[in-house]
Amino acid sequence: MIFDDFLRHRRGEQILPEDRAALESSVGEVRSLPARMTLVRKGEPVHFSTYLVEGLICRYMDDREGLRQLVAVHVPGDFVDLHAYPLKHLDHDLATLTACKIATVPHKNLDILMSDRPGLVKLLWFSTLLDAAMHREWIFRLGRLDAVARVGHFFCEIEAKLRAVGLSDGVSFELAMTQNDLGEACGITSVHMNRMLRMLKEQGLLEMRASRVQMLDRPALARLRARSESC
Amino acid sequence: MIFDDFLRHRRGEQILPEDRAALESSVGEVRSLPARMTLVRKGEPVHFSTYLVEGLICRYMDDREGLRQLVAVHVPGDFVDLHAYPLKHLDHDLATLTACKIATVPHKNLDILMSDRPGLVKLLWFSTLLDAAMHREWIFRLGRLDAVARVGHFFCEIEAKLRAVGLSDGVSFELAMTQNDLGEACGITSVHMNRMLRMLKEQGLLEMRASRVQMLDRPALARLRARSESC
DNA sequence: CGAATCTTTGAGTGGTTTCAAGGGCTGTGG
DNA sequence: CCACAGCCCTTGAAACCACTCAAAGATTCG
Repeated sequence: MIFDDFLRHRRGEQILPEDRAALESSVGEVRSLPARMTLVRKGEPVHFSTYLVEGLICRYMDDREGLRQLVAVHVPGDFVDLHAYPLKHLDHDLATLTACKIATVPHKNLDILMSDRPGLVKLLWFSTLLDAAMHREWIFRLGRLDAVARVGHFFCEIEAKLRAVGLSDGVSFELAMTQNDLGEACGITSVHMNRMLRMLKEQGLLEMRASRVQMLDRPALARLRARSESC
Repeated sequence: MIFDDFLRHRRGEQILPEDRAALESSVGEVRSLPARMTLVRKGEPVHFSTYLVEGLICRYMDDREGLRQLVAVHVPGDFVDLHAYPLKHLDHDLATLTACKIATVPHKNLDILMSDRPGLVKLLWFSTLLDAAMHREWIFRLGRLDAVARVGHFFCEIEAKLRAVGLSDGVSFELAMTQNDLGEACGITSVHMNRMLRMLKEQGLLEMRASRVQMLDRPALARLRARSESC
């Protein structure tokens, strides 16, 4: 089923079978998308929300020179732009990083869910709050960590998300992001990202070769968080 | 009434009188708090949410050396930690910046609202999505802007929030934050914040003296956003 | 096999931090 | 009323981290 992975990382929040069935039946269409395709542009009115089944999707904002800052990376099982439902439009852009399979859910179907299944509403709300919590981690990362630590922190986060839906064994996983993408997520240039990856490899913490990431020393990666800019 | 300023910055979302009355009646207690007091610590179970009536409240995370990164600054009219309601606990700390007047709303009262007033649920959800949108602005600010631009961007944002609830006339407003606080919000040191404020003053864009901010050239402040690190 | 994209590396520059010290303001107690 | 403590603001000098610019090597894809 399409929504099998939805909120799978939050076992505390069990989804009732009826609610899940309601979700399934609210799907408009299932589509395959190519890599690096813009789904929604900032400010456009949106009439459906996107659930990610396969692949990677990112949300980003850019300055007037067109330089991107990623604000989120989504993995399968994420309801990507549920935000657009109450807000009616997005304050940022949405694009695929890799080839993706998505399910679109028309907002009018969500309206029906809202009135019919109050329990599900809380779950959907909950799901957007997890996104917000993730945003806060990104703020912390960009505001308080130096480049190496940002990279370590980012990989820890993405690995945890992938593991929750069975796409990581805890050590090694696929991540089809370029060093430029990673830089746009961590607020550093692709050149510097390259140097940070080399540093992590030399220290035996993490290795990335051709879309395959190996977390060789997870505890050490997490510890980078303590070594902030100011120390 | 306590909730007069709730969502006042979003005229599109009118609150029904009955809904507002229901909100008012769900208030547990109204309290005055001193400046620089921690309200909720990360991870603690929370059984009520806080609505800010007067003063400034910040949310922050810190690294192991105790260095703070603010992730949000709240002004009167903000439902500060509605997040804690579906999530049951917070992933960050909550503290007053100035002396505050708050209204606490027990979660059991929110449970009643949830079942009785479905329209209100969407409004509360909406309110947390505005916070998330603000988080994204912060990510952008920290990831893509240099120090001057971050400061300009921050003041533009806080001014807009204050203006929405009548606490700014569009040019001048009270903001009882120290240069250290501002630095913790913008991801720079207090020393550098001092230099940036001097620079803004010398260029006639903004002046801050003893908690009073004067935005002398708002368009120019907003334009700083275009001059990213890479240019 | 060639073109495009991504990765890698070096050298030089610049923005921010750190360290350090002095000045100003406010509140408190003698 | 003055002295003092504490906190915040201010400024300078030096070190360092990350950026820019540039060019060459590797990989992917048509």
